[in-house]
Amino acid sequence: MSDTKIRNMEEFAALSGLSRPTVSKYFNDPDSVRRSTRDRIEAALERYDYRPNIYAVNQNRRLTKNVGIVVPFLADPFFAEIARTIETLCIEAGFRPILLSSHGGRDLEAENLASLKALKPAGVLLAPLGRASDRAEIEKFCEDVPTVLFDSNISGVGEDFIGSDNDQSIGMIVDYLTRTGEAPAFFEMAQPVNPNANKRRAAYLSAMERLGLAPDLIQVDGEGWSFEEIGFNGGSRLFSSGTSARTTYLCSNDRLAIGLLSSAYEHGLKVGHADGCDVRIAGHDDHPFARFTCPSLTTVAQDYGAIARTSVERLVQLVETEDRVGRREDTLFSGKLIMRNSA
Amino acid sequence: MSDTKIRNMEEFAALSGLSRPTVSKYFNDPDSVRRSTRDRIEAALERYDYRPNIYAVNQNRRLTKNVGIVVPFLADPFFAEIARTIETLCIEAGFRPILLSSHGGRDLEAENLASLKALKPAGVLLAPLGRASDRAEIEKFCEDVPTVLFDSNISGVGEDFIGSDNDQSIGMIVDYLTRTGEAPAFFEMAQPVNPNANKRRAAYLSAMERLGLAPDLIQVDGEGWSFEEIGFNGGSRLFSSGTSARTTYLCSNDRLAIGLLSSAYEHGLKVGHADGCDVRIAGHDDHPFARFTCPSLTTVAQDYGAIARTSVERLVQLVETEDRVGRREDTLFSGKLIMRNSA
DNA sequence: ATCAAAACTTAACGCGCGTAAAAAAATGAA
DNA sequence: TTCATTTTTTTACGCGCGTTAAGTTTTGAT
Repeated sequence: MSDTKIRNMEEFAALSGLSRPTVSKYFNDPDSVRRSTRDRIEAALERYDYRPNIYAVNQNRRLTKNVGIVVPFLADPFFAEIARTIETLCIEAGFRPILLSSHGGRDLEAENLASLKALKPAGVLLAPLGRASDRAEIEKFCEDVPTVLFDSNISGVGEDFIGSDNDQSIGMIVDYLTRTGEAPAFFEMAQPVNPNANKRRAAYLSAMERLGLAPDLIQVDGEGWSFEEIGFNGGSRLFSSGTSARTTYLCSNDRLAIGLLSSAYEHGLKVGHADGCDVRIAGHDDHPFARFTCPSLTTVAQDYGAIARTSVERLVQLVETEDRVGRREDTLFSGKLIMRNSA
Repeated sequence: MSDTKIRNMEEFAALSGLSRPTVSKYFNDPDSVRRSTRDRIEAALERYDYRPNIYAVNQNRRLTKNVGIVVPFLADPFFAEIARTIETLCIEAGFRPILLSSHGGRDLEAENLASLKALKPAGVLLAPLGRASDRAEIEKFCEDVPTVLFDSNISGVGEDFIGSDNDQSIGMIVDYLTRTGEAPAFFEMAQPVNPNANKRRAAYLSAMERLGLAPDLIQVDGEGWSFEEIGFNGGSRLFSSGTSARTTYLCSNDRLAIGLLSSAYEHGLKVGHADGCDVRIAGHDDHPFARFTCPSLTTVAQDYGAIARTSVERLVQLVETEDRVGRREDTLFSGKLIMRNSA
């Protein structure tokens, strides 16, 4: 590697013994030049480290190779994991992912979209905040930028939605819990931030109705994204009031379940499906750490991989065909029951 | 908000009734124009939604307002949390943070640095992979871009390093454990990915020596960043062999401890400092979920806030003074003992 | 009203690259 | 070797903005 500093494509082209337009052509599509030419350029690339100035490159392009990925809360391992998968898939598809987290805040979500727009991305994968989102703002954004929503749906917004089939997954785990013991109470936040929570509550209610059982909603207070803490506090109030006759809790998500487990532990309740246990606790999502709770958490696995893959596929399709008239389509993946020890 | 589409600064300037250079001046520093001028521009900004084309803006600048943040593994809640804090601080300092994760991979770390360089960032905050890092690559990068290392040190690389004082924190928790029960064995990965792990082992050894106790290293197998799983598997081997006379485990980090806790639970061992408990388990880091393990995890809290704040401060200082001759300085923050129920 | 300082306008160049058109060169099949 | 085809070169413009220099207007203290 020579340490000659190269200022621009002109210089690099000269060092490769080619003209600038040819080199420019190469960078836009390496296969668009003759094999021998390509080899010469790539040989030069090994000797001198040169990259086209992205700012100059993107200045004229109507669209770039950037793809925005916006998640509501990156410190949530669920989103960290799915973002990681999506990032990798985007790179494989030849795009440059730009990962942004809204950190649970409405303003930051809007700001993220605004700064993304300034980057002229080819498309955006957006997991919106949900209830806290500025719907009008997002709607306007989606008019300008091809956007695929994932995880959390906002009806009518974006080109497509990819997520989990909460009806199926909640129905399934309610069935499982009911067949193996007492019917579950549904443990959730009173004012959930995420539309999935509402879907799951509805799914719980209809599952219970289908089974001819009386639903039992436990709605705990709490704001924000500290779900473990909210679950813990809710559990504490629940368990210390003493007189709860319930034995089975289905939590709206794993993080609440982790908090509830922790609270049960502190109250000396033995959690599990085995004989001699006091309560059963189940979650939803198959959070990365759900395997390692005490006891390990029975839950429903969302199909991270399929959601990520399909979201990226849809977006790539959208970008490549530039066809934005297609009807909006919801794709929902089924969850898988993960039977562990907590229920 | 009018919906006239504005193509460039020329148009926007015309609509504001000003000349382009004045408007340009405003965007570089709103205070550099007369108050009345500023008001006119800001009034126009409210009516027409215009942002200078970032690509054109950055094309000529030698440096941009971008700041890179590179973490080794974003799906680790520790890094997610610290990245979140740093991001916010960067925005407050007037920079545009660009968050990248190396996803545990050497090649991706190098690629992240390379694409950052192409963005001509004002500076970079880098938490390197550690053992897996390509030292030469990082060194070269740091020559070109002002870089502050955090969390994980590579001696001599970067302008500064900000992290935790492992000697202090490990010394403290060894003291605590020794005073309240049996001296701890040190539970770690045989080939840790992170240089902190080596520092912590050394700190453990010297603490034990200081106390006149025989050290006891438990080094479990495992590759990669699935620490919970590695801790779990290591624990399983440990506990099922049956004959361990140890009662106290100090884990190299909380994620290993979470795995070990889980394994202890499955082996029917009661964990805690109370009477009747079989083993004590302590961690290090105060992982966001350490409060919610069963039992809650006794650990050492790293000063996330101070590390994030100081890292950003240093970088801003570096960027603003453009003074890159200063001697490299290590800043280490003390940990705080968090006494919970596991030890 | 006067006048120097401050702020603005006008005009123009440059940044690094995409891209288009016309001319020149290389290629490969007959 | 010939000639049509493909590829490359040459030349030149444009993108949106930073920036500079010279000229003009505004400002606010006197």
